[in-house]
Amino acid sequence: MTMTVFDELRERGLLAQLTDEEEIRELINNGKAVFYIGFDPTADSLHVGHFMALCLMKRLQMAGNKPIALIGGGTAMIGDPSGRSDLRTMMTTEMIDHNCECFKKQMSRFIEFGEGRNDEDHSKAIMVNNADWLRGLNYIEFIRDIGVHFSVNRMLTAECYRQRMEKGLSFLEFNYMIMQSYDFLQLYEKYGCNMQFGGDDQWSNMLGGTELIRRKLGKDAYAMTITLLLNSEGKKMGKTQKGAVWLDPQKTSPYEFYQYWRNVADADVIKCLKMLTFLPLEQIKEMESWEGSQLNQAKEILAYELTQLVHGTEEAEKAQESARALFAGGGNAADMPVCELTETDFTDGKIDILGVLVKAGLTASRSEARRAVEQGGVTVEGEKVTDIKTSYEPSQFADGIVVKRGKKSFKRVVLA
RNA sequence: GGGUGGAUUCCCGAGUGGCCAAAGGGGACAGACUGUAAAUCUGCUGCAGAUUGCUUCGGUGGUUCGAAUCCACCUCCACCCA
Repeated sequence: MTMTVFDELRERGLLAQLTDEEEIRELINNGKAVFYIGFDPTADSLHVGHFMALCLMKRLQMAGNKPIALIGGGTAMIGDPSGRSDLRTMMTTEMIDHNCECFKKQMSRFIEFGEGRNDEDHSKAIMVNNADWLRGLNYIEFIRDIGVHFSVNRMLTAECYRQRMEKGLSFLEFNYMIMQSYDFLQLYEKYGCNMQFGGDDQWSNMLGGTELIRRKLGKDAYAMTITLLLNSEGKKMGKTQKGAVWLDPQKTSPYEFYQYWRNVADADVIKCLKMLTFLPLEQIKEMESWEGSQLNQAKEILAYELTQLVHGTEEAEKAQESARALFAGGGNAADMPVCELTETDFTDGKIDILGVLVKAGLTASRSEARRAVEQGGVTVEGEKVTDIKTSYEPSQFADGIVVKRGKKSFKRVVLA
């Protein structure tokens, strides 16, 4: 007997909190749910966190449920205080609208969207933007109509606001919950949307919606949160020093993306496989028994699977090839990230090693490059560079040379 | 509106006239050990033409031979009172 969607979600450890387990199980297992997930366009690309939500949409869509992707062109004007210790920087309308467009494009690659008519195939997804109903709101009307249903006392007890009681919370942000609740109400009325999913940090905002629907319409709606993807140290995954791991190949190259997953800690591999990939659970269960260095294989699988999902098979192959070429030896170097030098990069027909490192983006400054060399972290064509004055002539780059900084960063440098 | 305390480098946080590119911790990076993991140890962490020079301590102006430190005004934040 095959597993139901609900059981699969549970097995994968995706479920966090539910308003009514029985009812939700019933609805989604039978394809009766019309559910929405909100995405606030706070950047011009989706990231790993969004990816999890998109996967959830896909899983539920495959089970016959109708997904609504809500782009928060309106809510982004306010900024969700949940899980943040400080005020977000306010974004201009232009930025938000630009981001909305970027989101739309990226989402279409993962989910199949229809036209949004009520008569079409039930499971076709629709995409809406809450800017359409939020930006034109009339303040007085809105607070009379919707605001009455919210108790400030009660809102203040919500976890997301409590955390902010010490650091400070502006009235602007305080309204976020009401906006999100209003979204749910709108979607309920427009599309019969009876369920909302989101990250676990959204729980209080989501409850606000179900309560609003009950008070306003006397109807039941449900909410369910998915577990936030945390690593074994309790930090959100999908973040690096440089920022988020983006789905946009311009912002995070497929190779970097691959490497991020290739490098996850032992303790996190299985969890990631379960939560992020579509690999059958049986297969993942098998990997659970792997130990020690064998887990390395699991990481390779994880990295490959995810890169394939996000960037396609071709890019995944390439990333894997380059990684193997670099770390295990063998393989070819053709797909390595490349940096092109032009004549202007040479002075007196030479460029020194520090210049190469900076030019290739392997270090941020010449000072940093200097340190890297001094500490023995720089390798050119497999040879350790020890002298910071080492320099190169254009002809040496004719066939391209591989410059490595540390164990994991490298570039093939060629002459343009 | 009144009062008090704040704003320091990626983050937390010391520094209250020269000894300050600024303690300490965290993180990041590099090295050793490994399995592209974790833990541990070491180094390193503003920029550069590099035993020296330049830019930095919320903003602007001022005092001084010399200011992160003192003064004035401004911006932002927290707390208390209304």
